[in-house]
Amino acid sequence: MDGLTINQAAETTGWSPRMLRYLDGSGLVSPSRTGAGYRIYGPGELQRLRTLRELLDTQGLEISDVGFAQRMRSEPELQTAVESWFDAPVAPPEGVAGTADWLRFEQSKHERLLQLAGETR
Amino acid sequence: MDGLTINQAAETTGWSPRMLRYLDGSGLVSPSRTGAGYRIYGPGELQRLRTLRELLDTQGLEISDVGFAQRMRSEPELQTAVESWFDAPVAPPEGVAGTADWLRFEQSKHERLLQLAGETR
DNA sequence: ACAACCTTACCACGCTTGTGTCAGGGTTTG
DNA sequence: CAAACCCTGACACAAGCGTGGTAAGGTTGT
Repeated sequence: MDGLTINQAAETTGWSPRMLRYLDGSGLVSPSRTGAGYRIYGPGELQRLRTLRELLDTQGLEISDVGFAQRMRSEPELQTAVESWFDAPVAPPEGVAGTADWLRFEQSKHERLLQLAGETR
Repeated sequence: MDGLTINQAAETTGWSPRMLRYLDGSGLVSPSRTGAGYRIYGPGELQRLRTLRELLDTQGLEISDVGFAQRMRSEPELQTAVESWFDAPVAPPEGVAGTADWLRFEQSKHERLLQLAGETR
């Protein structure tokens, strides 16, 4: 049973035990458990905890930001939905006549995209 | 001067004028301005506003999430910093002897990465 | 010139996030 | 077996977000 217990992990990473449980609950750093449910932090988790602190500080992020980034990587439909929003064209594409037509075009395109994303859930 | 004024844009998009100013301030949908400072919403902004509502609802996002996604696309060093955190290996790579050595290895690697990211700012 | 708009700057309020602490109860170890 | 740990769940509280409102003042159109 190599690995640190939660108070030991708190000691060496600088996080409080409370925050280690919070980070576990939010899915960012989830250590393995013993049969009795005790959290066991291995080298990988300890490293992620230390670098998480640096990531937040140097980039000015919130924990929830990293949680959202994790959602983006684990849910491809979320990623495509977000990217399709940013990549929506500002000028109408070829073959669409007036502004009103273009708006309808964009509207239906996004509805298709969003429906597609929703189906896989 | 084609484009809608803020109350007209609010009418057709379903956002309140208050929220349109908030979204402008948070950088998500920033319309152009007249000489006197009035916001003018063109077709592109109107489309982004309508699809933003759908994006938030269907994906269960917060406005700040989309703001963070925007930061990720506009700051490559932020993106690499976040990705390098997620991609940190859980097992030591070849050529590194024990756990202690590996921790030092990872530590210095991330310090290099973060410093690299900071330099470009 | 007057009504009907627009601007920024505030105050307020409910909800969420991040964080501490404490209680009640199970586990491990000297 | 008793001390020292661990667990979950709850209460608390500051700070921030999303949202509405309102006040003081500039712009526009008829």
